[in-house]
Amino acid sequence: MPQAEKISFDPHPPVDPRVEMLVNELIGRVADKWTLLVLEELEDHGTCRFTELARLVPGISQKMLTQTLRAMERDGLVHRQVFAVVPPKVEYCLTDLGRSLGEAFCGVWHWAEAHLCEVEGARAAFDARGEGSKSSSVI
Amino acid sequence: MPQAEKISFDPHPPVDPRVEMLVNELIGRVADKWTLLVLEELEDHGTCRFTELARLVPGISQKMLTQTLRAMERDGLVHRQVFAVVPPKVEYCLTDLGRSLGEAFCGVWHWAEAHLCEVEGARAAFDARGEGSKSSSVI
DNA sequence: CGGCATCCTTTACGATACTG
DNA sequence: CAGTATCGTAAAGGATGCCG
Repeated sequence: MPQAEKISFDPHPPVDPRVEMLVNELIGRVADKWTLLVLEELEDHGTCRFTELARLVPGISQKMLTQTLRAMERDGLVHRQVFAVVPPKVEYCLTDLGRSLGEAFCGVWHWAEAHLCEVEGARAAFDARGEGSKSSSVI
Repeated sequence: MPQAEKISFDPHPPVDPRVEMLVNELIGRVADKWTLLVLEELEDHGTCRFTELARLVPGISQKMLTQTLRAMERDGLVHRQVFAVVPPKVEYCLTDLGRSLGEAFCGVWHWAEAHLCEVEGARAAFDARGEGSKSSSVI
């Protein structure tokens, strides 16, 4: 077991399959590549209307925005408030759960900051050789 | 600015676009849903052969496994060692970078463990109402 | 054994048009 | 304004077969 530092428990042998599934679902959801961006904007701007979010998140389509927000709402990450006014008005904001998820991803964020150069270097080195041919270390 | 707690620096206003791109790429990569599983198995078992991994990761196809391992190798997350023997033999193991990425995802992992019930509850509540109709809190 | 190439099915996604 | 519905394209992914 390579790592045994100060973290209380590493879920390696005894891992609840429901947790594992949720982690993968979560990652998968966040990986639709829009969720994280929406989360960020809602973190930064607090409460936002639909069109506001569509404008804040660069290239998102309204279809994807709706889909993303629905999924996030279903998971309890965002709160959706509908005002029954004549021009429709819907506001979205993060729940506590949503904010805590954002914090949970800080580890990944910081990893990316810290190891950006290493990853770029590894990619350059990989691409430099014939990546389609006999790569890696051959013995 | 809604949050200003105890975290040293939140990359919100001054965020390197390369970092942001890497985070999304990273999430996107991990979200292919296989990377995390492969990472786990390599963490648990150390060095593995190709077929071994294919057996360890439940429903993965060899195509996806190859693709996943190539991408991870390119990013410097795994080390690929080819033995030029008569029945071909290829061994994969995590690099330090790969192990550190696994640790970075511990935050998400722990979040999933801690908030599993909340998410399941939120989903049940969402599904209970007509999720296709007038949902959420209407004012 | 490890993997690449091909085919084929499924899915994701964007664009467009329409509704309350 | 904030969606829903339909369509068409594009990409992901599984199955199969061949090669080193």
